[in-house]
Amino acid sequence: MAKNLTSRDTDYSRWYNELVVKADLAQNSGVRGCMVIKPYGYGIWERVQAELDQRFKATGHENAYFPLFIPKSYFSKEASHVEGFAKECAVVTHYRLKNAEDGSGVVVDEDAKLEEELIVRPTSETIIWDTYRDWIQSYRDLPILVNQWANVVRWEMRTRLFLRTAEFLWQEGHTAHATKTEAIAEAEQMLDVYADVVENIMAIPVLKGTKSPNERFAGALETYCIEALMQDGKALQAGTSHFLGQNFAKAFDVKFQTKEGTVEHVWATSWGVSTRLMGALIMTHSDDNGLVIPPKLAPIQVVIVPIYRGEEQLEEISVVARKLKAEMEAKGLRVKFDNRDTHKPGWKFNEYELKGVPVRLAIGPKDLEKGTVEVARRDTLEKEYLQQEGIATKIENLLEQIQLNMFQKAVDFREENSHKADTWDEFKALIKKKGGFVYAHWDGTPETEEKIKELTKATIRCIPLDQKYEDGKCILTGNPSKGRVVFAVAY
RNA sequence: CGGGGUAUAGCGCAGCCCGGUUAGCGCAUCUGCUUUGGGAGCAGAGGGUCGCAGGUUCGAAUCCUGCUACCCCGACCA
Repeated sequence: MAKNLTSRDTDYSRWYNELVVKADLAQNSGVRGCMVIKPYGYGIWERVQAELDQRFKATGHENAYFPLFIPKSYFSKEASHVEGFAKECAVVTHYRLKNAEDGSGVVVDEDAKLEEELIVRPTSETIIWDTYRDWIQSYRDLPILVNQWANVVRWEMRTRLFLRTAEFLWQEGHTAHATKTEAIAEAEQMLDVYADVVENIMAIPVLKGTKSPNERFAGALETYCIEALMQDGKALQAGTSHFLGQNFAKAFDVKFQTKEGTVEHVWATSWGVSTRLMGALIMTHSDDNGLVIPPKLAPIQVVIVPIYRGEEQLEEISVVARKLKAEMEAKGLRVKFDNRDTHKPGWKFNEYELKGVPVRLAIGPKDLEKGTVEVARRDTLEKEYLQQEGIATKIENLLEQIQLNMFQKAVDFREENSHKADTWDEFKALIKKKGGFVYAHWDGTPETEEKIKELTKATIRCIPLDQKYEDGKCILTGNPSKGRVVFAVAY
């Protein structure tokens, strides 16, 4: 059978994996660590893309595309950057195959060895900065505000659908500026763009903050991040924006002449979010019946299921269904009328619940008589009968309510699972028993952070941007601290 | 890369220990009839190089050797 999902209480991890597959979002492929994103899952990703892309454009960015392959030598130029990715790179060494002499199949032609190996991009800073050198001579060429939608490859040891795959889809913005101030403002602006989409479209509340040096992006001077809390008490990094200083400009010799005639290195940022957001979506909202998608994100916002006996009755119901569909579509709602005769209503109810469609309308013979329609909302699973008259406006309002309710529910969950710890014992107990975000004092040293990670698996998720000054003592060493940082066990 | 496991129909599994006709079961699929307000019922049907390569044997899914792939637990990580 296996028609029902494993419950979250039984095995959260298993629930997640089953949900991804059964809701038709993605599946494992024949390629190690790489997933197939199915049309329904890709449809949700496309909506995330559209919301982000629109905001990128609105803040003055343009899309471009850079190569998938990067010559190995490029990675030698920025030491700390290569150190961050060296252990997880796929390397292309040959360019030709041939038939094996013993007929056993296709083998690599050893004669076709590349002079210089190519790295499948784990991120594109190096190739982009090598290109920017050609684009930038004068202060008049700045700023450069470019984004690319692409796939990248990081050869992870252990993978999970959406959360960590060897190949994943993302966008990476790479900007070049004349001043440090401007670059920092850019990095902060893009963090706000991410927070806007994640909170207001995906209904996932996030903490904005900066990373501790240990968790900082390889090659960055400052890493800004948004951190979300999942239902199982673990944190998920939902997006990052980096202030890169002049590191890449220096490594790739990107200079410009200022108005005053001096020559200076440019200032850089990079920022990205990935298909990992799909994982955040699932683990923030979904329940034991399946996915729950916030209305602003849902590819299908309203599904209409007819309940009928015989073709004649289906025809009568279809007339009403099409009319209601047209009324809702006129208001810009995304509506599907599922008149397939191959599945029964009960089957469809379960199907759309599993797929997280926010609102379901059912129309049957009783509704024809009374001029009503059964309205079921996915977030609360509540059902009620409403008059068909003026349904479009009612549903439009309901969708807004669902959007707000889902966000509020997630905020409440996060608040319930955010705690302060003032002693080491308290800290250990919180991390171990409840998980969630733990606000605690830290002496600011990488060594202490490392030690805490060893002892509890918890890491500093971020130093909140709205951190309040508060004298305290480091949870582990007792050394002085002037504010609390956020700890959690992370995905 | 260390530890553990698995590989048999589209999916999930049994059979293997103790070799023996035609390799089974559930779900899914197809056909027919009855059904349709929460994953329908009955009857029938199709679907397999038992991961790959060797070996032992009269005979191998089953025993032996080698290989490959995948999964889980660690270390690593958006």
